[in-house]
Amino acid sequence: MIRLSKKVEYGLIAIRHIATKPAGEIVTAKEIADTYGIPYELLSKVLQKLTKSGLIASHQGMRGGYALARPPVEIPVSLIISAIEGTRQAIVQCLSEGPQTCTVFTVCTIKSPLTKVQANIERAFSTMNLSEIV
Amino acid sequence: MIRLSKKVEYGLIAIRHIATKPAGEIVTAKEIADTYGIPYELLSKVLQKLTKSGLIASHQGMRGGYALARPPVEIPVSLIISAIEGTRQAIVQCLSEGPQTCTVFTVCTIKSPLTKVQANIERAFSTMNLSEIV
DNA sequence: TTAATATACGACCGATGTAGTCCACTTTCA
DNA sequence: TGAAAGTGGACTACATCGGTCGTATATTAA
Repeated sequence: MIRLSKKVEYGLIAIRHIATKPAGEIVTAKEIADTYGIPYELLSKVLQKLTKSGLIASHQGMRGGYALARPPVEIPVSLIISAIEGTRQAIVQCLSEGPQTCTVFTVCTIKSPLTKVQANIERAFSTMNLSEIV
Repeated sequence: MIRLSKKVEYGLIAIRHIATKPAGEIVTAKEIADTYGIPYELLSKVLQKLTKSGLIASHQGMRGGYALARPPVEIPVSLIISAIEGTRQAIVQCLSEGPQTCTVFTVCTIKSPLTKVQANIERAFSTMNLSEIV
């Protein structure tokens, strides 16, 4: 019906893994990849995106790795998702991209009802934070 | 973040269009396609799927077309979506396809929290029926 | 200072899914 | 009987996804 990407799935698993460690402890991408059998390079990219959006902090070089950049309570699941999947914010094109790309925008009759559904889904993701999935 | 396909979008527009007509009135795919600028052949396929799942009834031959097969109140949006997108019922693979295809199934730590989100989304779609989007 | 270990990042590939098109067929009614 | 309608399979173009590869850069321990 509606699906989160593997990247998001890996991202959630990874950031949850980091969150289970004592605060400040650094975890390597390799450790996470090995633990869950996730392709290392792919996971790295995901972690880099999470880093860029400030959810986790990276430490380069030997004995480097990743740690949370804020307490778990301040990391809503919605942020994790949007950090990884930049675009695709809405369940239908018109809600996120508007008349430029949606071919039926002006005559579309389902925008307003879907806005409600959209809000519902967003609430589902934004009210749940990292501390609740640890 | 999460997106419905164009087919679903067209299906919602179409079935809503049918629902606005007096009960029992027959609407052709062409009329719908022309009204909303939707590719005719694509819309046809979508309507065929809605027919097969018993949400609308088709009438072949000249002066044929489509009409609702039940009152709008008995057509939840969730049924429209699953009729068109048969597969992909869950936000993550493991929730719909299980250990056969999910590579991290046994070690995945996010299944149970996501089940809650999943239920939330399903409720959003299943509690809204066609009569509410007309 | 150097080797090892780690992240950063762009290029690339194959599989899959999506949107759309084309065409032949069947059904029905005027 | 012919026009108008749905049925349905094959096909294409394109985007996205999942994954891989190679290289550069940063850090630290020896």
